[in-house]
Parts: sequence; C-alpha cells; structure tokens
Amino acid sequence: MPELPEVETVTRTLAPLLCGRRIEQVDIGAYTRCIAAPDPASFAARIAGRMVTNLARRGKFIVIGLDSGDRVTVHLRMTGELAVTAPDAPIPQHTHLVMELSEGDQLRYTDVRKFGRWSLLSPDEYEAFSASLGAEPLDPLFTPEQFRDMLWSRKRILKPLLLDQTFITGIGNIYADEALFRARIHPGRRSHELSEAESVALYHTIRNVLTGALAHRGTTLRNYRDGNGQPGENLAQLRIYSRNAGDPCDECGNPVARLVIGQRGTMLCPVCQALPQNPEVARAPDSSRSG
DNA sequence: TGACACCTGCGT
DNA sequence: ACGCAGGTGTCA
Repeated sequence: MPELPEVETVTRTLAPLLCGRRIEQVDIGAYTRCIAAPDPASFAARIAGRMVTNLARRGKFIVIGLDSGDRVTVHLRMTGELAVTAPDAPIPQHTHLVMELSEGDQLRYTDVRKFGRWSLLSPDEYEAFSASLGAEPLDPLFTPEQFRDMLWSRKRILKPLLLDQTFITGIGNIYADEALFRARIHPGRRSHELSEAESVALYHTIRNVLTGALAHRGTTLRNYRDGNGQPGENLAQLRIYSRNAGDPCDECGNPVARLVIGQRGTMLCPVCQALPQNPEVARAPDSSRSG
C-alpha cells in the first residue's frame, strides 16, 4: 500500500501523538511473524517503559526513536495501518500489535495481508540498516547529476530499477509509473541508455510526483489511511496508474496500455512513452553535444 | 531476471 | 473460479 508520500504522511500524523509519551506495554497478538527482529519477547521487553523521542521516515520505513537509543522500524508493506486511538475503542479485525501508551491511548497496528514487519534496532544496527538502503529522492543533497550517474552506472530495466530500494528508496508501483509517464519514458528502457535530458526529466518527475502526492497526503486506492485514520486525496492527481487499459491517454488521446514488467503491472501510454527508434542516438554521447 | 512465496479480500 | 492488488524475500 504505502510508498514514500504515504509513509511520510503516516509519520507526520503520528509524530505529535507519540513523541514524549511512554510505551507502557507491548502486546503482540497470535501472528508473531510481524516481528522480524529480535524475537518477539525481547522486542516487547526492550520497548516496554521507553519513551518515544522522535519519529522519522527512511525509504518506506517508519522509524520510531526511543530514549534508550534503540529504534523501532515499521514497514507497512501492502495493507499495514497504524493508528492512535482510545483504549476503549473497538479493536479492529487483523490487529496484530498494540502499544499501550502513557495517558491511556493505544498505538494499534492492523494488517489484513500480514506482510508488514517490525524490527527493534540498536544504534549500530540502525546505521547498517540505513546504509543498506538507496538514495532518498527528496533529499536536498540528491542532485540530477547524481541520479544520472546512478542510472548510467547500471544496465537495468528502468521500472524494476526504480522499485529497487537499494537503488533509490520510497518509490513503488504507483509513483514509478507516474514518474515515467510524465517524463515520457518507456518503463522497459535500459537505465544506461537514457539521454542526459531524459535522466534530468526523470529526476524532476520523480521529485514532483512524490512532493505532489505528499501535498495531497498520499494516494488511497483502498486500504491506505494516515495515523489519524484519514484517507489520502492524491488519487485524482494520478494520470496513468489509475487508468484502465484502452482508456484514452489524457496527453495524446491514444489508448493507454498495461504491461507486466518485472512481475509488476505497469501502466503506460505506448505513444507518449514510445521506445526510441534509433537506440544509437538515445545515449546522446558527449561528442554530439554541439547539436 | 524470472518464478514463486508470503496473505487476504475484492471485482469480474 | 480466477485474476489482481500500493511490497519484498528467496531461489534457481
């Protein structure tokens, strides 16, 4: 379900509800595989009694900082949800973890498909974890030149490359298709075959698509809710992912198409995002820059 | 790079 | 009944 804009929105909505509060107790339900590390008993014991000092996001992970120096990471995968509610509110179906907070409220984690994962990491473990992830696309220090070099140093198909969290973090199926559509680049192109101009265009459409979605508090297709239980409003902003195959492209009017690339459904406009007729010139080598 | 696994639910 | 889903991990 959530990609960078959704995870960032959840993080922002949870922050004022959690920061400065103590986690009195951690209740893990019958589905203990949602705890990736350490073992569930240690996870609960090391968190109980700690205070939340800060919330952050790294890629698609929510990072809960504790006064012990440990960090709790949460990945919502497809259908995970976090919400802070009063303890007497009805417990929803598929609730797998509850943190009882000081002053009575509860942080509740529900996940229909049970793909989401929690971890508790020491400072050293967190550094290693973060270092294993790719570039943050909205980092002010992330430049078009850096992105171009990243693309040209690989020879990967673009769609799976954008979804590779060790390459760049936070992009998922929705925003990969949206960014490629707006940059008019076919998702099956190879990363090292993009021109300089195409790499710069993709850099900007990635950032614009993500910041735009964040401004609309994320895209709710079905399950996604923020930390207050509110859906996002970005669905109406989507220009390709939300279309059906055969619908007219809102740019050129030709029918849009659905492909499967890297085992993922992929929406595109075959006309706007045509494959280059002559791959020899697509790379735009330095010697031709005079033209 | 692909096939399949992990899960449940929804639309056709 | 079947295909599909906002994600990722593992195996060949």
